[in-house]
Amino acid sequence: MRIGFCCKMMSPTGDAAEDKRCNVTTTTLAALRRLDRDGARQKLSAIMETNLGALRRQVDYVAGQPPLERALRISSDMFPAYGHPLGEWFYKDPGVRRRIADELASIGDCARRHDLRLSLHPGQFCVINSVEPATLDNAVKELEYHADIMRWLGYGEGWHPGGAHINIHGGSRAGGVQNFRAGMARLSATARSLLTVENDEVSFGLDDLLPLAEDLPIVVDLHHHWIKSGGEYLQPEDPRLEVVRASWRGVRPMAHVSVSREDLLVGHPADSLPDLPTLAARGIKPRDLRAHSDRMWNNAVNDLVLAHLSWADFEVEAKHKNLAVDDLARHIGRRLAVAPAA
DNA sequence: GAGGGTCAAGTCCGT
DNA sequence: ACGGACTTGACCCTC
Repeated sequence: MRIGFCCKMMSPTGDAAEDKRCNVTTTTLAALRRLDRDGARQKLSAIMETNLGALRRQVDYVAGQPPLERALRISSDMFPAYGHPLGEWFYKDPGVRRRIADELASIGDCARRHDLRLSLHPGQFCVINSVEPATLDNAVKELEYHADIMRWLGYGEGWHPGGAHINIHGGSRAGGVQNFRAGMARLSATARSLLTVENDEVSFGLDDLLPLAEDLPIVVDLHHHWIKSGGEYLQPEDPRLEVVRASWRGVRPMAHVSVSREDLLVGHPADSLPDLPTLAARGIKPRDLRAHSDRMWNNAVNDLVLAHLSWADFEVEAKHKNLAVDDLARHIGRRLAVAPAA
């Protein structure tokens, strides 16, 4: 079993220079537009080098963690403007491609050597079931960008190799499950074999995704489900999770966890699960409860994750990233020390 | 260096 | 009709 953090690292001591070395940077299209060819090349090249270095540090860090903590979501910001006319030309340059290929191959080797589980998560603009043709085109392009990264890392062959995946949400309600399948059909075999779909809070809840279990693996987000369902905590024995497990076809499932912000729940006991109806009655808006906490401050939620670790790995969506993963890992360590697994 | 405006993209919700 | 939230808040310009 594994838990991991998403995209970004925080130094425990607040070392700003260290944070900079370990994290990707990006630019804006507006800034690129203001530059001439040479300026844009220099900028994108510098960002590429920074980001390759940052990814290597993150992978090295995770590789040095205990086996429990060997999962990592890679930032989609690795190569800004990759699929956009303002940046596309840069990444087509053979020298640039060679540089990326060399570096990512070596990083991927390190990940495999240390049994890391890697993932990517395109942003909310990637809508594979959009009813808008231009939006759909963008989504396909965006997913192929992510697939290129996985290929370079050495995860381009087979069904979610090493548990690697590219995770998106169900998309728009208007598009529905049918458009989702149609969108998938436009992807390369690599992108299709890496794709997973995650329940969200508004458009596609867990129940809405179940029909897709035959098509691709489902990533369950406990917090999204809690919000969408009006306060239900999924239990490991929930029959729907049997469908989810089967959707992974032999690969260990990935799930997501997060908790509502600690500053919204000041004084809430750390040992009991936040109760959504009670909080709502107190005037706290579900919309605000969606926001993620800094740390894994709630022991009851941590216990729930521990229970679900029987069948799934977890990505921790918390603002303090690796520090929140450390919280959860310590919690799990304490529990297992008291009651060792059979 | 700090502060404030800006930043590619889609969709849904609350007002 | 429009701003805000989602999310990975960070970049970029001006002072």
